[in-house]
Amino acid sequence: MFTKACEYAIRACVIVAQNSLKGNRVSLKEIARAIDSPEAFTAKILQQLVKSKLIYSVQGPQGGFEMLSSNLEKTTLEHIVIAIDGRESFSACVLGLKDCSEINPCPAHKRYKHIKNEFIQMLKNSSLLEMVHDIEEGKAFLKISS
Amino acid sequence: MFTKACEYAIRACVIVAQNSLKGNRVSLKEIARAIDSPEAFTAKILQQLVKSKLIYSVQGPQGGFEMLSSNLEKTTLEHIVIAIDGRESFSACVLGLKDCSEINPCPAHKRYKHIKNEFIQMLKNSSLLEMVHDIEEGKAFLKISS
DNA sequence: CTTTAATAGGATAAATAAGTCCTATTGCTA
DNA sequence: TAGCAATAGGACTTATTTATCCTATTAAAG
Repeated sequence: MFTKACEYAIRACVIVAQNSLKGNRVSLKEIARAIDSPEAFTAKILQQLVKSKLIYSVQGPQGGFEMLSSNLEKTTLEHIVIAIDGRESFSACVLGLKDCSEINPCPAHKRYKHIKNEFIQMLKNSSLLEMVHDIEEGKAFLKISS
Repeated sequence: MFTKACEYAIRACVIVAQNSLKGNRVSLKEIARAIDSPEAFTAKILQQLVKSKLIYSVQGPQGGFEMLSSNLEKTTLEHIVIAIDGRESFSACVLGLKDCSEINPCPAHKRYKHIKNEFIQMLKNSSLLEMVHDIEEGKAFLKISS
């Protein structure tokens, strides 16, 4: 589905969002610990997210990552996935055919079409704000609940 | 979604199924040409499909691959995907969390759940027979329609 | 029974994804 | 303004996936 990098990216964004909502900036170290990911690799992914302007970074002591609270609602899974895996990752033909389309459908096309559409809608509709709310309310978790 | 190997596997199965329905055995060369895949790599994948008993092979001159016509309806995308990519490939957490579950859901869980279920149902319900029929009726294609 | 056309399978290579390491840069703080 | 705590970024390593090559095995057909 998603690459490992993208999974980490989504999880990292949730942590940054959650902290930004509380007015806190989070460091790479804190993020990596919170989402249980390798620090150096996570650093690369955060760089990409910064370049894509989904989050921003502050260097130096007391630095770290944050996002504007006003962006929590606008930023969705779709934005993150496009930034890391690219748009093709979820719009491509399920059988890998270059020229699969409505006119030239692959044998799985008609069966997969509505699922792909729902998936894309899910990505568009899942904002960081909602996901953070779910975590705050104990309805979702990024690690073992404890 | 699927690995390249799995995409080739599905496409290869469709070709084998289509020919078996007509009482023809198909060679590796024919399959690779029909699905536009690298021959040697496709050979490996066909070996896996044979080991999984989704198709069977005959060595020697006039040899090749085929399946029992009676299996066309039973054999679904699910069987092929499990044989090549494994069951986890479509049952795992979308955010890559080891312990994501109903009780300990990830922030995307509830949004993704019904899509995953539909996807799994689609895999279960898509038989080779139906896909071959679609091709025979000109409703689906594995290559550019021409 | 030899030749030959096919698949089986092991070893290897190439490409990509995942992950690490080290140095540069930035900017706060004493 | 020196020191330090943080991110930025380039170079590298490792793991996995994708792909190729070569030899063995099988079985039909002359």
